[in-house]
Amino acid sequence: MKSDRRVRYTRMVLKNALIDLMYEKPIGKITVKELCEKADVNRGTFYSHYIDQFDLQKQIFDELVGGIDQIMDSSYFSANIERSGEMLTRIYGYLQDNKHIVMAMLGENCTIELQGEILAFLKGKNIFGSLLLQPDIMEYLYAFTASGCLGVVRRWLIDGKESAEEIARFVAMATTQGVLGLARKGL
Amino acid sequence: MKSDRRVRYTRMVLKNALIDLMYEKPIGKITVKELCEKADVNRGTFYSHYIDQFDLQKQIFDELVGGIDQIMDSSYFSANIERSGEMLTRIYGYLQDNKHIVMAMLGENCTIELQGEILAFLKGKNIFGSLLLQPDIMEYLYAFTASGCLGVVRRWLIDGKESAEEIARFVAMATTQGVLGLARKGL
DNA sequence: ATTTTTAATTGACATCGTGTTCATAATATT
DNA sequence: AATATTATGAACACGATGTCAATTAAAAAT
Repeated sequence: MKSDRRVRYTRMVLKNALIDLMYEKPIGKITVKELCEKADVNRGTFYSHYIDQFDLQKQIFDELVGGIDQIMDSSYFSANIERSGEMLTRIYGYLQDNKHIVMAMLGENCTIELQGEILAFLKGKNIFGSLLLQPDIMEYLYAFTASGCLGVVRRWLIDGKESAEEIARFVAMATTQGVLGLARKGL
Repeated sequence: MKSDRRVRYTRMVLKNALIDLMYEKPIGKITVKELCEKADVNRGTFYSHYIDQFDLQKQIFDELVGGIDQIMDSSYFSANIERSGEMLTRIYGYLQDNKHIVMAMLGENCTIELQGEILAFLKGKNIFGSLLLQPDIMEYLYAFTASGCLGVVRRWLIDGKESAEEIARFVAMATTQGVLGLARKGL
């Protein structure tokens, strides 16, 4: 049962308005009032959909993560790191397609909370499961890699000319071989 | 000319109060009112020292970065990555010593803005200057490494048993040799 | 096309945090 | 002890908040 057209419209304009505002200032400095004025939606209407700005932000974020989730579920994924290159490319492509939202979410004014969710998400996918590492080391590896990948995304989406595939290759190389691997390839 | 004892006291309790509150909620949800109540300082006094919560947060952060800056300046630092292990250890030790502040700053509720500052800081230090990489790749490398290192710090300070030296070794290995290097060592 | 149902708007409301000010009290400095 | 500086307490106007009931608008159902 799909929701009312009006509901979808209201939610859409509110989401767009928040994303735009997130480019200007941190979420905590955004008021519900200005958000509604920008979206041309009554303030009372906002409160019938969301608790506050943070609630709306979280919903936008969850949709984004949901998209990545779908890719990871649908894409063939072997325990072998080399073979997950295709999936990486698809993920980065997805992020590129949703550049406007991603930049708002990972931009200067965003919360690291979101980063924590992505980390948990990757751990849940067990992407390093095939490696025989100590549990502690595994923890740090996930932390290092998840944060590192997000750092690259952030930099890339600002003005990066590279294709999703190139970025995926860089990330794969940096993760598996490190700086020395990059230097070896003479990039 | 050192400042008045009262001034130092006021600033100290306000800083402590904010750090404590940052464990509970994002900076944007913290009000000046509750901050002052927690610190038992008059609200008017707060405004004679800081503009708002964000201003106070930034000052705490800047002090932290200042400490890292001192270490990087005082410590011998060669262009050779392997030789910077000692400096890395000292930095991680410093972060460990200031665990309470660092965790507040890098915790779930912190702003990525701070992460951006650390990235800029590392780039300014030109730590990968000796590597012959394309400028674009260099950008991504800094982004990847800075974010990755911070991710490790975040994970480590929660409940990590490792010493600063061990963490420094892990980061150095992950950065220079990647996952394969870690697996090779059988960690 | 008309009825029915659902959602959005309008205007109002008490409440709360904000940022500032001023007289007063407390505490450094000299 | 006298002076200068800082913190306090109380009050203020202002703006954002969250909620509400009556009304209008628009969708879905018949």
